[in-house]
Amino acid sequence: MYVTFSMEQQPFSYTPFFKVPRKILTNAPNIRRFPSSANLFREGDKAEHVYEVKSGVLRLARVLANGRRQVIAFGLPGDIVGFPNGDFYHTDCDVVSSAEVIAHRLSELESAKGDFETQHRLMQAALREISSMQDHVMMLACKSAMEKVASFLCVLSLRTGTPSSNYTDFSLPMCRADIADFLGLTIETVCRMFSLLRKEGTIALNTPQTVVVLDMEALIDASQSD
Amino acid sequence: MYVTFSMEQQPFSYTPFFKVPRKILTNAPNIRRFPSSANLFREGDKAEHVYEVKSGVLRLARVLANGRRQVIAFGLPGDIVGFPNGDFYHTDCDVVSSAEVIAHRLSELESAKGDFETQHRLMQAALREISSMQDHVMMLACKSAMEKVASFLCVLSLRTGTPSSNYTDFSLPMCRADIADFLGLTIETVCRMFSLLRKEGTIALNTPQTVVVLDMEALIDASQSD
DNA sequence: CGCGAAATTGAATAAATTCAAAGCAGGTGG
DNA sequence: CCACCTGCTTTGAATTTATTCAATTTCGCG
Repeated sequence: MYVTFSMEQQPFSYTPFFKVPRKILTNAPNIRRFPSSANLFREGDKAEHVYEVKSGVLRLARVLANGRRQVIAFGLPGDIVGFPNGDFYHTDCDVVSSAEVIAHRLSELESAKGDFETQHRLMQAALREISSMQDHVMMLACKSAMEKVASFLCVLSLRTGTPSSNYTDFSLPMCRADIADFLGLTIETVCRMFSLLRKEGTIALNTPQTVVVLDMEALIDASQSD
Repeated sequence: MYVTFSMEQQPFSYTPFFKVPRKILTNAPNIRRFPSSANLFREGDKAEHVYEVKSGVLRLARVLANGRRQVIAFGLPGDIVGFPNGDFYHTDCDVVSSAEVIAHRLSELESAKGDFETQHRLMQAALREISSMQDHVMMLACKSAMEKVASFLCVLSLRTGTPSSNYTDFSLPMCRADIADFLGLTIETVCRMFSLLRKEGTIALNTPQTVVVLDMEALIDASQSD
């Protein structure tokens, strides 16, 4: 599924800050289960696998020495995480909401020289990842706090929401701090934007982790021009 | 050459927002020359080539409908630009300072199925690009205006500067607007940071496009904690 | 019910932007 | 050769935006 991140913008859609679900490998799956808060790998670990998310949500993050943290991406079902830099991972990867992943050994991928199909799929996944990171850059640098939060809700809604006739609802498995660190904002600012959207009747929160999109059009508008 | 983007941070260095010079292809080069302001491709164009920068400077940018522009990266010698998303480029690519590039046909790369070495190098380049984009995300979201500008100067100095005994000087081929759009700042803010660094004696500007780093240590400090 | 963690709200502050104006350099034509 | 124009850069003052600090509320859970 493709989502127009800034809908009015281009004659063609492009992937937003989440990657496009697609399988990269067809061979024997090595499915692993991780509970909430589990760690898949840390920055600096030797990269052994790339992971394909089947269910649940992962969080890719990096921490600077001064304590500031940046959430690079959330890994939703269909996403591939764990692209190495050289031989090492360059982010931490933790479980936000208990997840099933398929672990693909990098050594196998590298040695699968006869398997052009696999090579090609992995390359396509890497290219999507580049695109996804560029979209994230666009958002961080070009959007206001409200636009960031609205964009975030838009994408989550489209990727994980269950649409009903008049509304779409979905859960926010990550805490406000994770959202803030993903969007380059503070917790308080994220909260304020949620509150504004609620007051405008664009969304409702059943619990702090359960969003109901009451007016998708308004949400899309808010994601583009405040 | 590896550069520690936030030097104190990790037990290992990682690539900053510029990619690491390395050759991806050994076969027959198709060298092209482009003058300043020339356009290599635009967002939405069908992707035909990836380009390896041999000399000069390229600018990768994307424009939102509201006119806001984001410079995604500068392509310096050694960098590879033009990674497609699907069949299309997802940024504009223009020449900042007249450049020589090697154009590699994507179709050749894809069909070069026997050439594992080439496949592998292209994948490594894509992985470095992912890493580079993540570094850019870190900078945009976690750094202050001064830290951004100082980081930018640090990297340019290390990648393109000519070191003397007491100082390093280098040229800034891109205009202030390009720097501002790269760092997610305004032109005025970039100028002010330059002025501050000058007043502190950290740098000097012979012309607005010629930087002399007088105190590299101070510049590194400024890139990390203001 | 009550505790601790997370989320929300409010007021003061800090940071960067916006708007406005002035300086500077390169190029053109008188 | 100089004056002038244009585009880029720099500086200043006012404004806006998001942050920080502080207090309060709500939620999840035993």
